[in-house]
Amino acid sequence: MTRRTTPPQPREALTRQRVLLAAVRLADAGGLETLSMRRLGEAVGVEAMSLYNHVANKEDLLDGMVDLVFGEVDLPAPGEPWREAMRRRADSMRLVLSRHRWAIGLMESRANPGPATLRHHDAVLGCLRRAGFSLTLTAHAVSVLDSYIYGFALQEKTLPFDTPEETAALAESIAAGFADGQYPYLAEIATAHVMRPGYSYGDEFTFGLDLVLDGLQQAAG
Amino acid sequence: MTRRTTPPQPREALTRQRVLLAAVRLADAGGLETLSMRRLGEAVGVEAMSLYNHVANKEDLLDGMVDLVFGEVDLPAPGEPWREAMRRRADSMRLVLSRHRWAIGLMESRANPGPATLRHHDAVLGCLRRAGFSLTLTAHAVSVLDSYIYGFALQEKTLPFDTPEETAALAESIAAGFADGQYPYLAEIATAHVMRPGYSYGDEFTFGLDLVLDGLQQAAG
DNA sequence: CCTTGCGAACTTACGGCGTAAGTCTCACTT
DNA sequence: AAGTGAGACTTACGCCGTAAGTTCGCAAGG
Repeated sequence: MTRRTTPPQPREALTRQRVLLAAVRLADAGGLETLSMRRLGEAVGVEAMSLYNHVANKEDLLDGMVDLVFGEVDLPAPGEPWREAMRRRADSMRLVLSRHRWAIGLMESRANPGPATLRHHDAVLGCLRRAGFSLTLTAHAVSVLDSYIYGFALQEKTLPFDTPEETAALAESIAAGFADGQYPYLAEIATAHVMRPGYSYGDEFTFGLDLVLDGLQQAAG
Repeated sequence: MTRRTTPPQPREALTRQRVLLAAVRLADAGGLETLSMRRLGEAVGVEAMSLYNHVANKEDLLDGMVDLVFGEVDLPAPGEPWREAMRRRADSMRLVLSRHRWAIGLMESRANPGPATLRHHDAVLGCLRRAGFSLTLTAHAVSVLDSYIYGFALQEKTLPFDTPEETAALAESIAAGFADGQYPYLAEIATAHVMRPGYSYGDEFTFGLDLVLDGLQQAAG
């Protein structure tokens, strides 16, 4: 009787995928700065150096994490009208980036895009091209949409509050610090706008996205 | 005869300002990751620990650097029409961010804004308010403009090439890697658009900025 | 059955990091 | 002349990424 090729072992075999998933989980929980090779090793039950059997170095690890995150973003559906598709993608991207705040400075700027990243960009380009956008307009559209989405996420990222109550409380303390009349417009917007009940910075996203989509529709003729 | 209060000493007195300027110079030259307290000390002729007489810690150092950079950005001129002012500010910001690429992920997200930062934001808000923008529209406008500007800078930051020739060369090698027909739209835009002579990603900035400004003008009625 | 090869884990070590804690020097005040 | 305090320096700690070398156990070849 031949031996099974992969007999069940006490410890689950470590794979690149398992390493990447654990790294994302760690970064989600404590931010990028808490993600070290030693801690990651501990999380998967291995010494730090063993991780190098699955990733080339920390840069490669980050590349893989980013590709994993790109894989979470909704792609345009086959027959979907471009405007709906771009809106869904934008909302999905924002949701994904809020789950993985550490990824925000990374996704646009990794030098080695993975397969999920390439598939994502190809799908977005394809959606616009099939909707009749010229090559030039497609490039413009992707640039302005991505700039807006990433930029908004970047600003949202480190607002040091999550609930409207916290927002209002902070705005109040800021406004109080400006009581001397320097920065009158900052004081005004803090007291009369941000401190309004129900204010949420996230709601600003819709305004800008509609503005951009309207502009593109206009340009597409 | 009384002694001069500050006799000329062999070494120039170290000040917070001198430390910050040196730090910015270091980061400009080699990126944020080359900026360490030891190297910064060396640059100003002092041991690392002596820097802590002028900055509270590295976070405080970064805060100060960001405020210095904000101080380089053009403010709206007193009587300037809002659209011109916002365009000038956007262009100026982009220029400043290209001088200080390391600042891009930092400017929007520091928790402790300095005086130049506050003055900048107050001036932008004031320009729009005086142009008749409602409080709500002003908040929308600032959000969409800043998102676009920072997002664009973020994407531009790590394009691994600076000249059109390099761009075209890279696009070509990428397109060659896609010869198998995966990612057809990426291949198309790389070969037929990016590789066109004279292409420069920076030129995309104008399109999106005009689109956003047009949309705001519309909304302002 | 034994050997051998090999991949995946482990161990050790190095140079660099931010910074806590303590010390020395010296110009200025009193 | 003595005292003070700021600004420099020294030492040390616990992290970090990773180069280099070692151990171990399975699987295939003789």
